[in-house]
Amino acid sequence: MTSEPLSRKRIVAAAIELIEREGADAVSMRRIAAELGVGVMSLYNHVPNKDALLSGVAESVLSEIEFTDDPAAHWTDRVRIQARAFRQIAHHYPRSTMLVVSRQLHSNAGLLPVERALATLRSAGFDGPEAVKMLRMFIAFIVGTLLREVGVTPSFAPMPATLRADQVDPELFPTVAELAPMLDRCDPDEEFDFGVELLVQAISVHRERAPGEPDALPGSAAPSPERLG
Amino acid sequence: MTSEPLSRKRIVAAAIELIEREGADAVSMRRIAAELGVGVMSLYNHVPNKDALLSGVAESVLSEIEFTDDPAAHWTDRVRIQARAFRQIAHHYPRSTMLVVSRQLHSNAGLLPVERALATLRSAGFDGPEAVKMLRMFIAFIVGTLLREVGVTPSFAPMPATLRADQVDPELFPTVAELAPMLDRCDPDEEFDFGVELLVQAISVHRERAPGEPDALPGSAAPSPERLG
DNA sequence: AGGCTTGCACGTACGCCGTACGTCCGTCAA
DNA sequence: TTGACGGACGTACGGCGTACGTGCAAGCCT
Repeated sequence: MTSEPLSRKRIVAAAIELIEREGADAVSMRRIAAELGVGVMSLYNHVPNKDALLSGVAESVLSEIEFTDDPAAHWTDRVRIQARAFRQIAHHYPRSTMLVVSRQLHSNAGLLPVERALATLRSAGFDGPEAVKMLRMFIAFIVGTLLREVGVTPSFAPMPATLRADQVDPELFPTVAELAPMLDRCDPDEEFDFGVELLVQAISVHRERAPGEPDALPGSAAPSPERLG
Repeated sequence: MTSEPLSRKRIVAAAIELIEREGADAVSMRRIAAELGVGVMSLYNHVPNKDALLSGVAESVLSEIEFTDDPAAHWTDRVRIQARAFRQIAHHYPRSTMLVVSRQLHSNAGLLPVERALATLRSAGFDGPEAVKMLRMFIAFIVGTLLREVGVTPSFAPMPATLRADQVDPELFPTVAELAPMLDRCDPDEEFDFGVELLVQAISVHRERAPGEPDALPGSAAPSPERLG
């Protein structure tokens, strides 16, 4: 009747499909078992508990990131490509992304992106501590942006529904009222790219204050503001 | 016996205290009721359901942000102060922060921070769409950073426990292995400030490409890289 | 004073949940 | 043939959110 013999992989796949179809709240051991045409407790022969299953989901999604890194390319382009690769899976598994981003992984599954990113930053001339700081900046930006795109993240982000022209009091919040039309619609692709460019540029400028290898971003011999550091 | 008469405010307060003491997972209607020395269903006289209660928690935490905005100050300083004010409540309610940041608020409770931030950016000379984009950048960075600080957010962030010297394979992840000591310890205060400075600087540079009012950041007459935009 | 409305505290009950534990059965080695 | 073993499964327990009904006390109108 049931052709394939049940396995951790099949269970995780079913979980992902369920999450994408009905949302993370719909996930329960009973539901997944039903989806697989299987008794609930059979799952526990392949997965120690629900938490581990969700970690499996996160790992699985994370491992689908396609890294086509070209070490010969300019580091700014490599950063751009890596950032977009990361975002791409978030679009492929929008509802699972929340899970990926809000779980503390206890395996090496998520280390490959880190490895690639750090290697890229090192090749750009940053020393160890700098590369780590830059990476953290990028991760924070990407995580924050993806959370907003995926539909989580609250009103100061803000939600289209509430401030649609009416509702918001122009006396209390004049600027919000004025900019309401811009706040409730936006082009996610453009905003993401804009953010990446902003960060890349900021990093370029920062890098040149304490030069590593002479790998300058074309055209940016910018003196930097004193406030930095 | 019970002096005060039960109210939405008391319930929310109890929820916050419980979250901070035992974590968000410990929150249940029964648990909160017990904490208040009250029957479970009594809560429903003041709160429509659990979800609304959690929204109340988010609103309450958000409303405690202290904004001491000085419109006379330089806009870069105003941005710094607002960012730190936001982060301060995250430190005061670390476990509730996850909730604040991962919920879609459906009230105007979170609009005041937005108002202040947008007003600041407008005063710095940005037009509407630019101010909105900058705000979104800052929110993404702050949310992403706070999630990491609060202890959520996964291995590519990465978690101290797993890659402590051993565990990580130097063949597969040479850079990670090399930088492991820097990856598992960091100074959150310094990193946050660093990120804010990086963004402020990036925004300053961006602003000067399409000048608004002559409100230049002291010492930054930086030509900007062509790649931007 | 008597009766009525209203609001709040509370108990019970239902249908979910995660999972500990015991049972049953097909397969394969000896 | 027999024994062990691994995986599928059922039952059961404690906890969850909450719909619904009950009872009590305070405020109102005559």
